[in-house]
Amino acid sequence: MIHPTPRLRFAPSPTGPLHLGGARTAMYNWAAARAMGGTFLLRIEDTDQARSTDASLQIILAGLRWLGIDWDEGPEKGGDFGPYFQMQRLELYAAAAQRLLAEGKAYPCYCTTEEIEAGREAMKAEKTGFYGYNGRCRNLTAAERAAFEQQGRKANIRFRMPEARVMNVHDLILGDVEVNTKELDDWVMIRPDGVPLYNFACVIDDIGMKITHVVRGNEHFQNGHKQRLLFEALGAECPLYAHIPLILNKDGKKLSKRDADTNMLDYRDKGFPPEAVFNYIALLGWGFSGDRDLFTRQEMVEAFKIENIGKSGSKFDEEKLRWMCGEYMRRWTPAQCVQQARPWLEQVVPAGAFATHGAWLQNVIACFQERVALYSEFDSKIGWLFGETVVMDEAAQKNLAKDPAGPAWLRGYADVLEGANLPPSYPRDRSAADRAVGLPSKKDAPAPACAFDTPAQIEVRTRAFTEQLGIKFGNFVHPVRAALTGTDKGPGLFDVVFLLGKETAVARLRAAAGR
RNA sequence: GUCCCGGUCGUCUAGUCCGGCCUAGGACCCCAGAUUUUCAUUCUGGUAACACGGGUUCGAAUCCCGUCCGGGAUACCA
Repeated sequence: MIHPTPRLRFAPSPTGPLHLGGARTAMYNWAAARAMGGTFLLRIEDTDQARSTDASLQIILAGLRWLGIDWDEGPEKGGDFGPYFQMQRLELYAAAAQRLLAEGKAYPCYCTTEEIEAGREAMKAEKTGFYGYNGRCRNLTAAERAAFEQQGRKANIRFRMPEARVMNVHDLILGDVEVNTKELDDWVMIRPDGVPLYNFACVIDDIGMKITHVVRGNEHFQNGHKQRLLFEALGAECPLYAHIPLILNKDGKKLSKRDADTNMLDYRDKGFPPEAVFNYIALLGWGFSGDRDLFTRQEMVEAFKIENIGKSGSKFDEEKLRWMCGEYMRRWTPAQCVQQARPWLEQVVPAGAFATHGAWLQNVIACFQERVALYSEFDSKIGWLFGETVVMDEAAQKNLAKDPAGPAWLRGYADVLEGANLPPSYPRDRSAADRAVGLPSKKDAPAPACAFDTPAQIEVRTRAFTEQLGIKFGNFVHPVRAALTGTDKGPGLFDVVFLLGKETAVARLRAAAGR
């Protein structure tokens, strides 16, 4: 090993957003670097000037940051092996090309696009099975070159591939594969304008940046062969390659940048917890262990081995992703949830409430953590806590009308609650109650010391009331929940009463009872 | 066309390298049940796979060959 420190890179081209496949490639490189105690760097392959944009670059960087993938060298970081943008490395490519030209390992090609295409068609017609560049300029004499130059033709620089050489390439994932160079044509290294093409710039940079391991999509497998030959021509040792299988869309096709919903930032904007997305993507082609699906970034790093990446493609399953989001959502503390969900919560929570009613909001959110998967789903479920009046949905209206005695129950219950020692209602200060009682209430939890009635105490009063009424609790609870929340879903009834507080609970019960 | 890679429940996968512990394990989804004041959570149970055909072997998901299917590459994109 000539390079003692493992160095891995993610080399996106800023021609579109960071999509799922790119994120996973970045993640595997990152994890491998971290696992081996090496360096992870970002190199921007911006040689496609027509399609590269700074906006795309920013989106890619934001996507990586959102997933928690950090880099040691590259944009915004610098490093000793820069520049990290290929368009700033043009002289490096030119120098390498000159050297190869001088050594006869590359040659200028004067063919026009049309001529190349015609050559390809001719090879197709021959039905040899192979078609590519026909090598017309491979052995031009000095005089012929001069003649082309005289005509004003600009030259591409092509790499002179060895003819019909069988080489054995080793891939960390695919194993040993035999390839014959006759299947590969003389490829273009540099365009007439001096801008290099992928295969060339990639190798020059991998050498310059001392890359030791390359983990990339399987679509680059054949490119790898061309690149190995270039390393050889340059007298450099090539990195270890690992070609990972593609992520497929629902139709089993390669996931492309043009597929909708593949921009990482879309997941952020839709309220997905990044930790869950990270975890899910990691699982697309790699297994933590036979019996565990959930793991942290740190745990992944500790367990990660390039060799354990799978060989077959995988389809993206949004349902499992959602499930995983829910798993993570339940693990956060309520405070973390409030903070993470805040951009969405602000749709329904009055701005000042975050400062004045922090403890209360945490209790509200805590009651819904097991009922949502995304941060964006809280706001549509907690609106009933704020409005002056309750908006009844269809199920609630039905529950309200179910029993003719309902209004009487509600009135009576309102009286019970009025006489109880409930916490005050928002927007009054109720922090003492919310700090003392952590919701949602759990069966076997020890009774908290609280100056107000706890959900458990509210339950005692409530059950006593239904007994007094001589009705089943199960019948009583539905209209009450409807009156209080306007729906037939939600947290336990006593948590609901506690959260609502005295004034609001009483008012709503009386309003629903028609006074 | 040619070259290359892949193929375990519907999906993600463990097992494959070093055949027997695999009457193939886990997870998502789905179904049933339990708990329960609703929803959700949780718990229990269930349906469901070694692509196919030949070998080799006492024994194959695991090794070999063929077939089929899927994917990738074949650019002056990356």
